[in-house]
Amino acid sequence: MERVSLKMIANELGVSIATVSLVLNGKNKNGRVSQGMSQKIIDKAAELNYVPNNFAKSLKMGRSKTIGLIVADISNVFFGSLALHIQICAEKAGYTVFIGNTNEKLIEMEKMIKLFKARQVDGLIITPTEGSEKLIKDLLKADIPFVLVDRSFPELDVDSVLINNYQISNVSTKHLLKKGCRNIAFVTYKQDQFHINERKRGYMEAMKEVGLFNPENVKEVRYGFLEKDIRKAISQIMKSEKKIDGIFFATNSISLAGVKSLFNYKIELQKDIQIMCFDESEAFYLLPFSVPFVKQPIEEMGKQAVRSLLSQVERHANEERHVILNAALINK
Amino acid sequence: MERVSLKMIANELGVSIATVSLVLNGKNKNGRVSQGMSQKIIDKAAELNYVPNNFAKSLKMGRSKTIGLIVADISNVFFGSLALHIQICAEKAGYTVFIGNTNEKLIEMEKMIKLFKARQVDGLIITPTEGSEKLIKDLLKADIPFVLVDRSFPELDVDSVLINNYQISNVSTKHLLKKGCRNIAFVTYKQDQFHINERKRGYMEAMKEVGLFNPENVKEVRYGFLEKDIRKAISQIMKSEKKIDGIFFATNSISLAGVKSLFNYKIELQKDIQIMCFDESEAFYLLPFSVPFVKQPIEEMGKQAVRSLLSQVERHANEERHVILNAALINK
DNA sequence: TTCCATATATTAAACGTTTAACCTATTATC
DNA sequence: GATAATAGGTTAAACGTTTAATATATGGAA
Repeated sequence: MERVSLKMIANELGVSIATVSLVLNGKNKNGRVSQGMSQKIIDKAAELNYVPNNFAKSLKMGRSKTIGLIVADISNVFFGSLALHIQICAEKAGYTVFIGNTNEKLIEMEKMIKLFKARQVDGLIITPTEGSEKLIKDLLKADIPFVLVDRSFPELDVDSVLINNYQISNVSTKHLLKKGCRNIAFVTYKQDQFHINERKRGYMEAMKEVGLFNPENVKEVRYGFLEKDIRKAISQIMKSEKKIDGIFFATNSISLAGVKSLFNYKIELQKDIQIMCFDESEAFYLLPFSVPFVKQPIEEMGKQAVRSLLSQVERHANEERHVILNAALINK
Repeated sequence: MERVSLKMIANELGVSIATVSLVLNGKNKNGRVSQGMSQKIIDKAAELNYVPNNFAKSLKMGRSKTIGLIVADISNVFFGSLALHIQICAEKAGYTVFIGNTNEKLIEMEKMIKLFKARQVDGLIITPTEGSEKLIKDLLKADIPFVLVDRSFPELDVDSVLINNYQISNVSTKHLLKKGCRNIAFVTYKQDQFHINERKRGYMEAMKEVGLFNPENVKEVRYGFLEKDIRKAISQIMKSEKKIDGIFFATNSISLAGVKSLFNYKIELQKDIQIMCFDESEAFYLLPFSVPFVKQPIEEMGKQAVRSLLSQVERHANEERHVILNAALINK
């Protein structure tokens, strides 16, 4: 079954390729093609089940109607949800999504950017890995439309869709304080990414404000050694001189590993120790007590990312370039 | 910054486009281009940072080096993991992955197939939705390389990567029996998909074998009304005339909702009632007791799917066309 | 009649590749 | 010295579009 081209339609109707192209692209505005012929072409295209050749189109037009999505790990629910909404949203606008994983590795991120550039995507949506400023700067120089999501680099002037990390962490910490906690630990990744640092800052400021901040209470774990480091961190927390009565986990993976690790101790969670998690997990619903957590507006993030990107790609009036969405503290 | 083409390289070196093309594609086998010129071309390409135009290439060659992945919902961990490994594997082979979600809807699946066909992907990896035989048949007719994964249609002769649903369910049920259960319920989706039916069959055969099968103990819930229907099913189970002492949940979503729902009753799980789940969930690790579950070899599934697809696309000797991988019963 | 507008289509170049077929100069063979 | 083989390229068509520029026929106005 041979592929149907404009040429075939043109031949069957005895007109030129150009005429067919004009009609099928709705570009016969000023009555360039007669009503009758227009209809004939449309009908014939339907009859032959014409599907445009996107390669030829893209080659000619220089636009591919594709976007590349680069996330850390698509098997992570957060990124999976983000990808879901981005795909749905992009499709509505006529764009198709390529997907790539970095596993939080700079070199993989670089590879993916290169790959997608070679694929001539019209734009990129990226959750940048730690230390990828240079890559992002290169992207800026290369004048490729892109938008960062979930994370960004404050010193770079790039389009981004983020949440109010500082504020929500601050509020969440205060929530623990309000519940009566006086000695709250903060468990985070050993890294240097703005969004994570902001979460820490939110916690620290809240603690300082009431004169209860203790640097000892900030525990850092390594991404590649999560389980092991968490065990150690929790152990330290449990042995703490001054009894810890609250723990704030800075990310979803840390939250899960942390809670899991806490089960090894005979304490009553949400009684002896209050916990606060970042991101939702279906796991929380299986626990015999309720876990307060920070819920990110993932669907909205995806939508805004696509919107922001397409406004660059299609040269709209450049909407808001730095979108900050509000996360919610869920406590039921 | 203008895009670098073969033409530019050719002009700079005063040779023809063809020569440059041959060299950069490693097709100057029989010494068609001299060593010296070859090197010059390679160097110049590097210097100008040449990136081939994939559209032109695909247009000419009729192959795009892309594959389309169609899953139900990329935010579901199972599909996310599958996608992760498929992407990694495909990339290694020089293919890039498009992603699409069906949300288990036939019409969305159709849309995605159409979309990816228009994108001229070289092949498709699909987890087909219920009732999509016709779409799959059309795909066969259209002679498009594809492979079904996770699910298939036994009456259609299509390439597929599945797990041993019947056998693992049979074994898992027997495991419950061995633990002393005598009246085991099976909770599944109200649908008609082969892989799910096979799970049911595995359970039924095991029960029949020991003369303990009771049709009343099979409960069906609707995909779109999971929470509600599960509550009802669990309620029925708890009210069962003859006390239920084991429950086998047929999918990961059902497992989670089921366990969650069970918490509303004052029974001791894994004591009063033994449970068995399909698919792993991080949530299980948060429970104070261990949950036995069926673990699917997702990475292997992804790898095999890509391998199988590419053997079609690249016309290798057609390896195994019906791959059945073994799931494992995890019980720690 | 001559000129102009209008309606309706066509022509042809261009996008950047790939590749079969062809060309030319040099060297080897008889 | 004639012929053939080889090395080292080049030419040109083709893939399927888009679109600016051009063509042609018809009818109306002057």
